[in-house]
Amino acid sequence: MIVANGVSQAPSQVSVFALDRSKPSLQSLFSRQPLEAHESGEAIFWEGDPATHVFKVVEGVLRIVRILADGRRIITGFLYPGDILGVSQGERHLYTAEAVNEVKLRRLGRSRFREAVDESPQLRPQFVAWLCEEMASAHQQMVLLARKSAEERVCSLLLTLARRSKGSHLPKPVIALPMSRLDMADYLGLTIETVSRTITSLTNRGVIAPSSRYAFTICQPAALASLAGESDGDDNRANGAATTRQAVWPQ
Amino acid sequence: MIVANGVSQAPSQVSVFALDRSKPSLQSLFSRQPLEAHESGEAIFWEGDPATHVFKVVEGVLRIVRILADGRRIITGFLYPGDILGVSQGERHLYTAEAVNEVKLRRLGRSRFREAVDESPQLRPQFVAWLCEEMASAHQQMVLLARKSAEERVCSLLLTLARRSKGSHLPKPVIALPMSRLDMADYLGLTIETVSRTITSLTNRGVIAPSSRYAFTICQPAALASLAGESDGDDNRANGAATTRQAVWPQ
DNA sequence: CGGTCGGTTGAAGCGCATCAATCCAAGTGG
DNA sequence: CCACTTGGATTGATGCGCTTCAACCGACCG
Repeated sequence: MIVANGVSQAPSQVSVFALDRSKPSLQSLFSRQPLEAHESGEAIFWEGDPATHVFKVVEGVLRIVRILADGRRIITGFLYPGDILGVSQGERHLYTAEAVNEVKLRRLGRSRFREAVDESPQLRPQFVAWLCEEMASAHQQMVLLARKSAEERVCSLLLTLARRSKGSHLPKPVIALPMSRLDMADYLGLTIETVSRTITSLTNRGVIAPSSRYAFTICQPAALASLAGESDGDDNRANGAATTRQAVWPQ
Repeated sequence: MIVANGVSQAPSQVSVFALDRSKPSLQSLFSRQPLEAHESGEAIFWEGDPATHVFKVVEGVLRIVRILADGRRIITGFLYPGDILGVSQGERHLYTAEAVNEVKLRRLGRSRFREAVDESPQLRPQFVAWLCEEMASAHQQMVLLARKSAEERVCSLLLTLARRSKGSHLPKPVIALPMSRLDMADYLGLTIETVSRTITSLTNRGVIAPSSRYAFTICQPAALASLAGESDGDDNRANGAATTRQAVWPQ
């Protein structure tokens, strides 16, 4: 949690900007806001609630949940520290946001957020870039849901989690699952049983090794990557130029 | 779109604005650009191509295609007249864009588009709003792909197409499918056979009636809506206030 | 301890995919 | 104008992957 602060100088008329004469970022917009905690399972807001605030995740993990009329549950995404939440356009939230873990976040009035971003030439491109990244990962998820097998889906998720925690540990990639099997299933469009079976299968084949129920060592990163079926993988430098434009397919 | 303006003040240095002293909109950015035509099936750009331009669809329909290494095909979305295309953040396009129909569009250099939007206080919120809508429909599609049955998927698509063409004809909703069965299948995460079977089943039950292979009359809009499994339907005024917190979706 | 909750494992069934044949409309060449 | 072709759509038969239902396990907790 790098919330450099110190503070003293009198706030300008746009008080949000008080802090960031140094390096304005989407993050710093929130740095003056009080930290609020939500315990595991708690909802930050519900689908249909008036969208009054924008949130920044400081610590913990959130899930974005949608529920169909008959109870089918879908998790459209997870949010990690540094992510921003609640920037939908309409009057109301289109989804429910719940704490997977114990979560700490800061909130900012939506219009204040908007204005602040809109008025800052530094922030605007950051914001657009962030939206585009969200869009890209949404597309990626559509690919997964539309055409990937159960095993590919699970491997893709593990790989994503591995990539996320990469940077910290280099040698033996150990990944920690923040979420339950049910969350994984609802994110991957599967059932808990299928997720469980797939994980044991991967374990039996030596691709991964469970440290605990919520932590795995990736024994064969390359295998995991190829099982994820993304034609890139742990390293996508390998194919770079070699890839032609269209995929070949025999069959 | 409430773009109150009027304005007269001399245009800035950015030439793109030459035309739109009246009411600047994302649309008008392109109005000076030449019209270019692409025939059915032709690619506008490929996944991996350098992202040099932004496009506006003037006429026809585009499909956004991604292909997995082994040939599995996914259509993550369709683009209709008025839609904008190619605003990804990275250096390269993340997907292929192909003409479903004969298509007419206008292009604009990416950096020029960016600058124009970034410099215009009227355009910025429009652009963000557009991105958010895209995001919302992507989420909607994830719900469909993750948890809906084949029949629900097909009905959802038909309903979306019906809503799109609504406004023109009021009494008997006749919808025209611009795309082939294969495109439908790859958009819905199904096979052509399943799509075909579902359509004949809906026909046999009198929910829809095919005018031709690419046009249907919706005989029972309410039934179609409920089969789409979205807890709202063709008319969501019916449940309007009755709806609890859940439900309600934009698109 | 008994109880509960999340996860695993097993057995049976179903929905959709797969394989394959046929159909239909539009286009082509004789 | 009519055989022939061609590509997409339909229809049928079969099989598989995942879901469903159900039992069991293991950890945590009162």
